[in-house]
Amino acid sequence: MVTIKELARELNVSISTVSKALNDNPEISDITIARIKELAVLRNYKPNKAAVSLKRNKTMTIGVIIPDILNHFFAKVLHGIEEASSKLGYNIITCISNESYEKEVDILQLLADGTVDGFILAVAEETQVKNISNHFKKVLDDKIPIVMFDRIIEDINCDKVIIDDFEATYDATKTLLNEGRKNIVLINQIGQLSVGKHRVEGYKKAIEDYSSYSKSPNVVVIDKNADLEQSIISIFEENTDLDGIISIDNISGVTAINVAKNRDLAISKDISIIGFSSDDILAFSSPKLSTVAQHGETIGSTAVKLLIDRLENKTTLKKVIKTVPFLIKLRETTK
Amino acid sequence: MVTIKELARELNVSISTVSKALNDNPEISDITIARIKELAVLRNYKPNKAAVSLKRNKTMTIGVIIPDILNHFFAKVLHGIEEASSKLGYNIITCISNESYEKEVDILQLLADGTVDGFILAVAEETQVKNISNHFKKVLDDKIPIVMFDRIIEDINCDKVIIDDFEATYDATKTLLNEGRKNIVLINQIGQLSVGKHRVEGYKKAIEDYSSYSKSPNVVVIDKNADLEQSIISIFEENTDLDGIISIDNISGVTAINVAKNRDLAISKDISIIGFSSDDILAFSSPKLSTVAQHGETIGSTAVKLLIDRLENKTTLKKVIKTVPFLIKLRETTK
DNA sequence: CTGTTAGCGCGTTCAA
DNA sequence: TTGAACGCGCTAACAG
Repeated sequence: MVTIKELARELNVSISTVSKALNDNPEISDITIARIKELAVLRNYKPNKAAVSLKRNKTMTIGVIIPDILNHFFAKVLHGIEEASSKLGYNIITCISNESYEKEVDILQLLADGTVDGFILAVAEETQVKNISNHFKKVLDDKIPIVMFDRIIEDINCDKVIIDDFEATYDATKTLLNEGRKNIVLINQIGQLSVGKHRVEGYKKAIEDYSSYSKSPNVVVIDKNADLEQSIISIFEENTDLDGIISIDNISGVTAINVAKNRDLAISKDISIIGFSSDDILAFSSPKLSTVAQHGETIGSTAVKLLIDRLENKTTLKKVIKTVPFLIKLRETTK
Repeated sequence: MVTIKELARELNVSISTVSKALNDNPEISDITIARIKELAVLRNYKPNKAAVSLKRNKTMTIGVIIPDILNHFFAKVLHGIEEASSKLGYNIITCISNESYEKEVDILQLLADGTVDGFILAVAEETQVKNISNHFKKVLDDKIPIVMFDRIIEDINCDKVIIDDFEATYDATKTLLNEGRKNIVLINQIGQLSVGKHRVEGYKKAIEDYSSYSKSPNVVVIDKNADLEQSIISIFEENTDLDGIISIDNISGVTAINVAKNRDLAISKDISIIGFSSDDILAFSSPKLSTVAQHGETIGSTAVKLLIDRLENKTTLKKVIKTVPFLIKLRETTK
């Protein structure tokens, strides 16, 4: 790696002249700027990042903590984060908490020493279940900003990006009610997570608000490790007049469609199913599942903009909660 | 962030004493070491990474370039890379080339200035199609090591991690031949990639080697943007006695199973299908597709070990090509 | 317009 | 056993 010093020596000018020239400082004459830049290109000079970081006390790097990269939704968000931050001149350091509280703490510790300027993260499941948040507070106390997305902790005072889960599920349920469905079950495989709770609330509220629906809300919680297909079959068996399903996780909606088909139910005529699945999974259901689109990439890029505004002091206001617009996609359900 | 200097002032010792104490330098008495370390813990002292990098000329950071994070295989490899490197004390900077040659060049340029100590990457599709490799050579000339995985360029002199695609497909084809299949088609949606070519070769060789098979190899190339399901239907229509399919990409095997089912063919009795799909996609085929397991995580962790060995001069030998063991999983195909 | 100097935080001689 | 001084590569205040 060629340094400023070598360029200076080779041109018989001082180190600072080179530095200024490369930064287009008006103090330096056009002619010397040209000479210096020419040589810099020739020698393929690149400013040393570590030195610049040390000097500026800024790393131009964002720490990203993803609970589970094998979850396609998170992969999409990561994609959005990567794209937006590279466009804005920032690098990202990606870490995976594997849904573990301990790993999350380790990562935060490790990166909060000047490795990154700020964090974008979704809270690990274990952390949400145990409801711990001190590690985040400690980081924020050190003036390192955090943007949380999707899985957030409400009483942490930082920027957040979410879709309005309550409203999304409210609207989805309303859609089924307006179709005249009489027995709508919500399938919940992610009850412990904040998003799961909001979605359940939205479902309940929609049913409460709809006076001509005669049943109580029916939330079926399926354990994460249970056999999903079997569990869903049980739901059909226990609810013989089932005609509507809201699936609030990534995959149970698709499974529900398959189960319904195997029971010779006509999707859309006999039963309506709406899920929160992402595109990759939708490819495997036919007819296509109706879904609440979650715009993973948009969530990611929104988080990046929020964080960089904070880092560059464009926002000194109070903390922001951005809700990314969602969309309920009703699929063609001809069979 | 508290610095060495502040610790020194607070204890009325010199900066270098603190530095030595924190690094357990035997020059310093046990008692002062204890005093200094105690305060360091109290003040939550963390050595500044930028300063250390500048001093040591090492960043303890690996640059990872993934062509497409939404591809589950790459997500798994990334998972393996992240896990292994964090265990070994390295951070990873993750970038996504989006299969673009230009983006790949940009990333390499950007990170090869001392931001990272080395690279782990899979070559972008565009780069493989156009068969360009100068950008990699330039990086290697700067003494920055690269480990390529899965999508490799043969004539680049660096460490590589691959599964033996030739042998994997050879064995898969052999499996179908040994079942007595008489008309085996290979479906190829990734013909331009190095892995695709190797897989096709393995298929051809297996058929050549099997004297009692009467047909020529039958490779059907499907365009990336074509309607996969329609294309596969055409294959069935054009090959009425089709009884074996090798799918060498991630998804066409599952689609093939669905098509076969829709045509009332009994999987395993009438037709055998083997694919290269990853777990997440397999969840959506029933009966389960037989697959060649690709061990994404193992590929990732192997790449990390190779790179770090190189970085820490544990390997000064010639370049290594590691083949990660593969496994052909034959699924229960009762219907 | 250009050069000298100092300092970011750290590790490492060399002297005391 | 400790400390002063230097330099990693860079920027910036100040002098010339």
